[in-house]
Amino acid sequence: MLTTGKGSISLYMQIKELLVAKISKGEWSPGDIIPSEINLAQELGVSQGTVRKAITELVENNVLTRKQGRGTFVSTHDFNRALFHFFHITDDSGHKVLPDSQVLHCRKEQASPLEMSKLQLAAGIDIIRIDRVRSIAAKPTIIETITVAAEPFSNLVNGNNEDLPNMLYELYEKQFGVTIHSAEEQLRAIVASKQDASQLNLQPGTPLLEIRRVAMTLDKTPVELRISRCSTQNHYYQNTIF
Amino acid sequence: MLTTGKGSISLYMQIKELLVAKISKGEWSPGDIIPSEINLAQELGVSQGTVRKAITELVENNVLTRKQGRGTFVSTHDFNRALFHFFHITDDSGHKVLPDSQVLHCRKEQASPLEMSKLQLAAGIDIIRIDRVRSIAAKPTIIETITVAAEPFSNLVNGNNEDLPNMLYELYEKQFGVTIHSAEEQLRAIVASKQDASQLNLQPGTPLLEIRRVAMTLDKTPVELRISRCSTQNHYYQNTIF
DNA sequence: AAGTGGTCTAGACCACGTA
DNA sequence: ACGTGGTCTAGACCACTTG
Repeated sequence: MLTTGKGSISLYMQIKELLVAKISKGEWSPGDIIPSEINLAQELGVSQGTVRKAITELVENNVLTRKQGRGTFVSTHDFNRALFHFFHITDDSGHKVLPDSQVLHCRKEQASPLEMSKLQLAAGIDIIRIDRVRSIAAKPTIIETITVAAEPFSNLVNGNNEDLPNMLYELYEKQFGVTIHSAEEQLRAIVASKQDASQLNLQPGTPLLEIRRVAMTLDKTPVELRISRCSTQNHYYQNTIF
Repeated sequence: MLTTGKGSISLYMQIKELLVAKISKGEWSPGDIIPSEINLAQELGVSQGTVRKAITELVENNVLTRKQGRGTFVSTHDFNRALFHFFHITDDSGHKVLPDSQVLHCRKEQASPLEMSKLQLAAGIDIIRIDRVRSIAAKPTIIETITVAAEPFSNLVNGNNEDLPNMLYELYEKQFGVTIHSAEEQLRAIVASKQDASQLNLQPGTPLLEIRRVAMTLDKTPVELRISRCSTQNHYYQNTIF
């Protein structure tokens, strides 16, 4: 199970990997409580402090969540995580508000070359593409094009577009068992197309902030490509550097 | 010195604050070695593990740097930190290269309302304003306007503009004893002015990515306002979310 | 009252860098 | 050889939550 001695990596690192594997394999799901530190230590034949160090690093990594007096849980993709970690647009006074969403289309289609590359899709794999407008304080501010592989997400196209929730990562987690853990964003300044401009009540040619985000699971599998075009007339993208 | 008992915060937190205070006051400077964990523990009358926990969190926060076998040091603002933490522009293939800089102006001037607000300056305080063009692979890509308070930075305007180094945060640290620890960035899409467009060899009206950065010391004092206008024809701003 | 995570101690041994 | 940080142990007590 765990290896010790010269040349092998440290025990707490092995325990980290073991815990991550249990989550990746689905043995433990978001929201589940995991065994107590003492129980894990006994099972693994190490001291509580060693288990504790492994868990501490996974908590810092947003993989696990500790609740004093209750236990340690697999992190869920809830409102707070969406707002504080995965949403960076604020209004001019610096306030963050999660926008509403209105879905324009949601269809199964062929993957574009960009989608194939960003989502590491084999040729011929279909995708689901969602277009939506997001409004902040009732003002249309962001146009989004969201792409996921048709498998396992094909149920997204069934039912009314109105049924699609505002926070998709929670849906991916609860309905499809896919948990978004990290993302890479690429930002550019672009020119509003006629279509985007009319959706956002802007003049065509107005500059927009384009965000290309690839969202990934814990084991770095790319799951979703999201291209957002944001009006930065009254909002900006906020990033903090340490 | 350290307080224990009900209602008081934990020992390791008090030690963290104590270590941060020593750095903020300048008692320890970037690059200095701090006392060993064992020595600190003896001085403070706590166990090594408690000191270790305090130091560990400061290392995660980029305040201290551990070097096995040598000791623990106050972090410096070196090349790696500039490139990996404070520079987010990459070329289209995702490679990060720190750009060259060519200074256009460096003058002492009156603060604009924006500068006064972002740098929390009292009325009547002068500032140093630097304009420079930054090139990546010999291609002008970024126009920057950099503002710092005239005190203690007035020496920046003496001497030839060519003397100003590419990496200003290292200069602030070594020459003025001011260490940048964190920054807040606000990104918008704007339209290139005639002047910016000509500097960047672009058509006027081309969209640019504007980055307004306020850089701060460890105790959150704002030090520098930097407004960068970036061509995103062949580059983008890269951000990773966890 | 029992169980959980949170803090703290004291000490062992290892890996690394310097002299 | 010595001092440093890095890992690991065993156990104590505290703070919090639940039954």
